[in-house]
Amino acid sequence: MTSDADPRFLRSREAILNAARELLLESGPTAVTHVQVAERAGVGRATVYRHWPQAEPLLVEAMATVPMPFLDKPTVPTREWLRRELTAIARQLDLDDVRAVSTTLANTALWDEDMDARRAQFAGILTTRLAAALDDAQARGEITLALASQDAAAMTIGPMYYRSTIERAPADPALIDAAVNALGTWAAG
Amino acid sequence: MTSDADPRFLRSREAILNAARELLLESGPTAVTHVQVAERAGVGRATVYRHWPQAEPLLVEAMATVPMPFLDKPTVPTREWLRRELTAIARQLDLDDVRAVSTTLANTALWDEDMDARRAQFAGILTTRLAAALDDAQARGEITLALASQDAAAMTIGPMYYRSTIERAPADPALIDAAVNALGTWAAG
DNA sequence: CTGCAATGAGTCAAGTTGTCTCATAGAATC
DNA sequence: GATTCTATGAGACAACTTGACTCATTGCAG
Repeated sequence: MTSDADPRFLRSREAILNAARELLLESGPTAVTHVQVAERAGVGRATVYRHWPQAEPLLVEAMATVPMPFLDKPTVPTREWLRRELTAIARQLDLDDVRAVSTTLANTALWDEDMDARRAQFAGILTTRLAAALDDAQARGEITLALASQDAAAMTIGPMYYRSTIERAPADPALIDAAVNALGTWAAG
Repeated sequence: MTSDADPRFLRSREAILNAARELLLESGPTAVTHVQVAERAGVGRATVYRHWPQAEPLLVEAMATVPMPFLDKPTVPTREWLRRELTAIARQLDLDDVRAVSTTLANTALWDEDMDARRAQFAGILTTRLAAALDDAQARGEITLALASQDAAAMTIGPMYYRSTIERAPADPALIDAAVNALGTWAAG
């Protein structure tokens, strides 16, 4: 039997990951230590060390358990789809755990290679998905883009992210509409 | 003589703040400990404890020594002023220390009251300055705003901030133009 | 030159970290 | 149900860190 199929192993693993996620959410990334995780998870300290000898990869994995906002498969009309998706992202960013993970990712990625890889992957998915959806929309005549489609993610998600993490307020529908309209000229629907 | 005018006191204080800032920039907020700061500053460990009994207020003050991007006094035409200011902000955000301070502020503010106060102050200045400048511009007939002037900071600085901290790439002039144009309809200049 | 206050070096107890050992008990195999 | 394997919790342990304190030294102002 490989150890990673042992129910005891999996139970410990889940308890540890949950505890780490809760600690991150409640007290920040510095609270994710072997001792605190062990206490919260109701698991021996040695068990945490056995599963994750380093605290940092544990933090990385715990962060990965938080469902982050991504762009759903595009539908037509693209304008409505984008409005819906941005509204969903704004609502997600209003959740404490998503905000904690986002800002921790942006911050720790500056000094940690693993975190930076996660950041790059996350950013890349959003940028390419949105760019592809907008290129298609333009090919379909739905919009005349006012900027490179690769800039669309920054132009639309940027305001939601700034509103949530720097201004710490919810994004209003007017801000979302403004972001959607900033991408170019939408054909009259 | 009050202690805070003693040259020895001021020298130590400066050396400590510089060391803390360097450590933050090079290795992140967790590196700002009494021991590491003392070593880097070339002062005794006890001296650091005397100046800052807690490491966290030291981090806060060290971050305050990094010149953050703010909006300069508005000039006319407002559109050109804004383009210039956003270009300056984008360039600033490309500097490692500004990025480190920004993301550390956004992250630690989630769990630390002092940091949150700094974040709120910083965000408030940008939001109100830009809103005032745009309200004036609209009164002058330079622009017809497409959103509440309080949303302008998120709409313009947001994309630069996202580009710098999440996508980790420089902001191109096209993105800046798109952000400026997103605010409303500018009168033909 | 004198008095004062900040400093560096050092000591210390308490707490933390990472490693290891071993008896126990949960899980699969026969 | 008995047997075997292996993850686990508890605890011991040395190395290190933390925060507080002491004291001789040294830079500074009058």
